[in-house]
Amino acid sequence: MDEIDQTIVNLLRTDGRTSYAELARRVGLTAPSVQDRVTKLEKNGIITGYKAVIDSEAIGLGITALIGIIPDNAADHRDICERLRAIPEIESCYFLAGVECYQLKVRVPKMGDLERLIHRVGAIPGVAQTRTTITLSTKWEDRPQPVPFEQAD
Amino acid sequence: MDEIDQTIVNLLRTDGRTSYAELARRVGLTAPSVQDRVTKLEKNGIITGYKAVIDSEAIGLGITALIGIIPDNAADHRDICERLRAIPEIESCYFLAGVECYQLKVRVPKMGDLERLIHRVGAIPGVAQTRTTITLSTKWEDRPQPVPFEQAD
DNA sequence: CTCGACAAGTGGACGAGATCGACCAGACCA
DNA sequence: TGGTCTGGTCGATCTCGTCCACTTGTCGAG
Repeated sequence: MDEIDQTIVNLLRTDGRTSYAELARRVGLTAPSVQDRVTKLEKNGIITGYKAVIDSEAIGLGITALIGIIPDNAADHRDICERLRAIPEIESCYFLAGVECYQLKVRVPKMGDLERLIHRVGAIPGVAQTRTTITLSTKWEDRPQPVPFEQAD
Repeated sequence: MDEIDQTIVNLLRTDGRTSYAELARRVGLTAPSVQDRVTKLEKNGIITGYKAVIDSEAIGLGITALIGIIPDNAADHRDICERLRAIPEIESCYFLAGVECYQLKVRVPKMGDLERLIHRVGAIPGVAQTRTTITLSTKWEDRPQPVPFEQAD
């Protein structure tokens, strides 16, 4: 993970479809060597995938909400996590240090869907209480911050 | 935005580097027509970009936290938003319906950086109070949920 | 010091993919 | 009926991806 790798990562983070040839021009190497580096970054788990970024509203997922989960004392976290994972509307799931030990980011088409989703989450064994906040607008999301510093491989 | 477009979007969402030729095979069209569709999806703002997914820990951003902001009555939201945007560590920023009217997702290398960041956010005019929660683990993040339904263009 | 092993790049060759223009078929409407 | 528009195919061409052989520099062992 040297400076060139960092540049490659930053470029691919900003535009995941940049060709190897273009990356090569940017970092001053040839395409095969860049490809070699990218392959290594993928194998080492630094680059874990590539995604098209979609406008949620444009595909009918107009409502974004954050759901906090307060567990009861008997909560089996493995089970909770598994059941949460089975719900496709939950796009992100964080395990937190606090009273609300999970926070979910969910997207649904309509308010009715959100209500059903909240009931579904609330019905999971070990979930004592949920707290839902609607997002009025997303100012920005998943903005890539540059690789901060030299990092061991 | 017909069924074929939905398939294309779902495929690119899962692997943003899928070639036009491969997409064409999957949806049963030729490469040029798929390319045409993708270009239109980009122009219509449905596909807004492509990103490599990076393991934050692997690049030295080992700490993820959620920061809620409670504003005071005189808060100028345009100004707050602008100042927040200038802070690179804030990867996502949601405007919420609730007492905490913003929630930030931030990533930093070390605890000291988080402390400095909290102070920086707390010092923004119009910010009455912040509430920070550390994430112990990210169960998953930005999992693409399939396009739900036929949607007008 | 020299040798061999290894990591990282280069250059060339070849097949696959991207891209462009020309052309075609069906839908819609005056 | 005929014109136009949309969305597709086909074929040509150029770029890109990918593989392989070769080179260079580094480092440790003998």
